[in-house]
Amino acid sequence: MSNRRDPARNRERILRAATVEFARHGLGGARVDRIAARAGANKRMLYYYYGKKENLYLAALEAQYAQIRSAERALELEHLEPQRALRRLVLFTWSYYLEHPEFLGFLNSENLHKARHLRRSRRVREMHFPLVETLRGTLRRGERAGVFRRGVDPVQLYISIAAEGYFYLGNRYTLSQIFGRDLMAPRALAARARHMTDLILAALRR
Amino acid sequence: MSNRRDPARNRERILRAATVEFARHGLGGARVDRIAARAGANKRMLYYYYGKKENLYLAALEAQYAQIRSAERALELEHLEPQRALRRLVLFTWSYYLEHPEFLGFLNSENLHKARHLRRSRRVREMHFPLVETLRGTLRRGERAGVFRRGVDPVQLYISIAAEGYFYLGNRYTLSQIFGRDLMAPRALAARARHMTDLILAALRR
Amino acid sequence: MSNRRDPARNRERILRAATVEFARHGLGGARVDRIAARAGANKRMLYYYYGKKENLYLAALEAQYAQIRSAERALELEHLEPQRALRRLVLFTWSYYLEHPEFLGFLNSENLHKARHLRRSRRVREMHFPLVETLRGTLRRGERAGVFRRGVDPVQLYISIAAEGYFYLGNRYTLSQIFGRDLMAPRALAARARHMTDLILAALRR
Amino acid sequence: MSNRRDPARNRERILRAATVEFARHGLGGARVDRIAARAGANKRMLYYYYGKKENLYLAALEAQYAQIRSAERALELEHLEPQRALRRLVLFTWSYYLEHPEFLGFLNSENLHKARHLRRSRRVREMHFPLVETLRGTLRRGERAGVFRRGVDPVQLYISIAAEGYFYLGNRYTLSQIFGRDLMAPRALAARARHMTDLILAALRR
DNA sequence: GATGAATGAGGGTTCATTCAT
DNA sequence: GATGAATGAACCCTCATTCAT
Repeated sequence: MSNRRDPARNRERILRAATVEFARHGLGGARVDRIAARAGANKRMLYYYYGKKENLYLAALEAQYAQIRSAERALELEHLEPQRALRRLVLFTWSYYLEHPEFLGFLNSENLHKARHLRRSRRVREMHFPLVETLRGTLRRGERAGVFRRGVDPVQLYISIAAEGYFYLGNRYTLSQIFGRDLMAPRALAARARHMTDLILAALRR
Repeated sequence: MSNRRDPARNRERILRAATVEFARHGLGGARVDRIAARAGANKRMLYYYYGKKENLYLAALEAQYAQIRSAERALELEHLEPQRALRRLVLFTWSYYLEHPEFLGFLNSENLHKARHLRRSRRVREMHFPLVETLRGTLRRGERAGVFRRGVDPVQLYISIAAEGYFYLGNRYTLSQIFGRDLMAPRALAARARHMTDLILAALRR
Repeated sequence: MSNRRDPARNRERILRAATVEFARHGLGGARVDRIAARAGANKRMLYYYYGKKENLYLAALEAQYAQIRSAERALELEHLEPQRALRRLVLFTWSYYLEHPEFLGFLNSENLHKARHLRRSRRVREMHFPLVETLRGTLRRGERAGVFRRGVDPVQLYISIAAEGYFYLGNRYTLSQIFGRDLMAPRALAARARHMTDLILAALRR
Repeated sequence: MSNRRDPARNRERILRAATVEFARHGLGGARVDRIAARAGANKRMLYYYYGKKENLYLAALEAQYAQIRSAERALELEHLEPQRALRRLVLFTWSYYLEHPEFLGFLNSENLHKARHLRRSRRVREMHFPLVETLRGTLRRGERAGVFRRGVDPVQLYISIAAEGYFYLGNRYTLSQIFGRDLMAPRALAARARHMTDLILAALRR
């Protein structure tokens, strides 16, 4: 009946509720009461498990990064032919942002705070080595195969891939408003996916 | 001695102070006291001129859009040869974001609120017709001149141009952290400018 | 009708209400709500005037010291014959403690906090020079007149004078309990006053 | 390994931890969590053994009185020559306060609460008969021997003896601050001990 | 006897906004 | 137009205490 039985599950529910709240309202705008209500927990429990709002925020933020990086690794880009690998990464990133809008919210919030919290996290830094290395490897394979031009920086490339999806989706409200279009209509989304892949692959072509 | 003399100037100072504050902390995180302090005005004056915090926010937001669009028009892209025009727009957008970080802050904040305020503003929508039309014209000229491929949507293109700069700069704190690089070092900035123009122009090439 | 008119008076009422509350319950035990209620003020005003609970506490503490030292100076011990001066100081100190139990409460509280707040106050240190000097002068005059023995340290003496009254009154509850006497009965108070003056004067006698 | 073995010992450890905490922070300022942590016990155990915070406080308070009275009895003042006995009591009291600052803390705390807890304790009242009787006897012996003056009330005297040490040590933080002296320096302590014994014995002299 | 998890009642503090002058 | 003073509603967090095992 009550939540007294499964601590790990309660802890997890709090984290999930917090993720939604922080993504939606940012760190400052998030309300501890709402998190508790959504988690079906007593407000006091947030403090029992996480000590304070900011710690809970950091825990949620780390989990966000862990999730996307984990899903990315599952793509196994190393085993794909270079151009296919890139296309796949572009489309994966796009889909991930589309299906996990919370992630975008966290990035915004954390940058508003100049990454003050991320800086405290070792875990997150370590998560990103493999991503860069995989991308670097893919580019090199493409160069050797003669399909990619030389000298592309994997970090710059990844930032571009992320940027194309992130900006479109994260700013969809203002963009829809100023351009007078519904950017989230299925057709619009499909068009964006095509535009992005074309753009990235064209840019890599030799 | 005091601020009792020039009402229009006081109004303006309040708006400028508000701009800094909102860009830095978002709508929710902005503090009316800090705005007043920075403006050297009595807090009561904000209410005298703007009624409430949200109105002041909207006024600042509109001014932000007005400024960038106005600077853009001054580029007179219509009078430039298509490829030069595009390169110029890319670099302008990049420089503008670099020199006006407040603008990025406002976009984030306003999207957090699902463009709730922007929706109330007619002015802003009207500002963007010319931008799209100019870009559409430039693309058409390029197509006719045989230097651009066909079928590029000016809105998609503009979103990409903005995205490349916005994401890099707006997320510089988290990106610097996860990739372990100082993205704001002069060299890094120069490299990004090159990367962006290469990418956009390569994508347009026929 | 309301408190909107006289700021200085409101500020003062808050301070007085705070004094009672802090003396009665200590810094930690004092309740901001109770202070506001007693002052007939909005709770918010405490923060408007004093910033935070601790500042209000320090303000009240400083005022306590200022009051007793000021009343002490009014005794004009310098103009009295040495033995009379001492007797007068003993009785004044006793009466002051008796009539201002808040002062005792503050001393306890502040020592519980190891004088953390007092340390921040310059004013208080400066207040005590004259006290010591006056006492030193009186002792010297008594030595010269041949009625006091030599070598009495004015600080040690003052501590003894204060101690005799402070301990009796400050610990009256526990002392009454363990000794099974009502220490606050008029007769008991009179007896204590006599005991104290006898003790101090006997100790000074040559 | 764990605390599961010796119940009596656990109970004792809790009491000792509570003593430190209450002495340091008072009843209201004491934290149940800190007591548990210091005792190396589960917080629930405090409630198992003592029911509630206040009971634990009373238990610690009673133990404090029991300890000092017990040490006092061990002095066997009855067997000493009157003046020596008094000197010994003065010095013992001083040393005891010096070595057991917790005792002072408890007195403060309990008086802040107007001896509300002590009143519930029969044990404590009974402990103090012998003390007064011993002192009364010593005074009488001194009178008969012609070394003490007549009419000294043993309770008044004991209060003075305690006062001289208690005030100096219990208020050492504020006193050091206002007088600009380190009252705890070895020299200062020695001087105080001398001052106190001189003062008490001079006051008794016939 | 012993433990981790859970709870409800405040407590200090902050904030946008309005009043009286 | 301009100002200092005043307000009520929340918000984060803490604490003693109890539950379920």
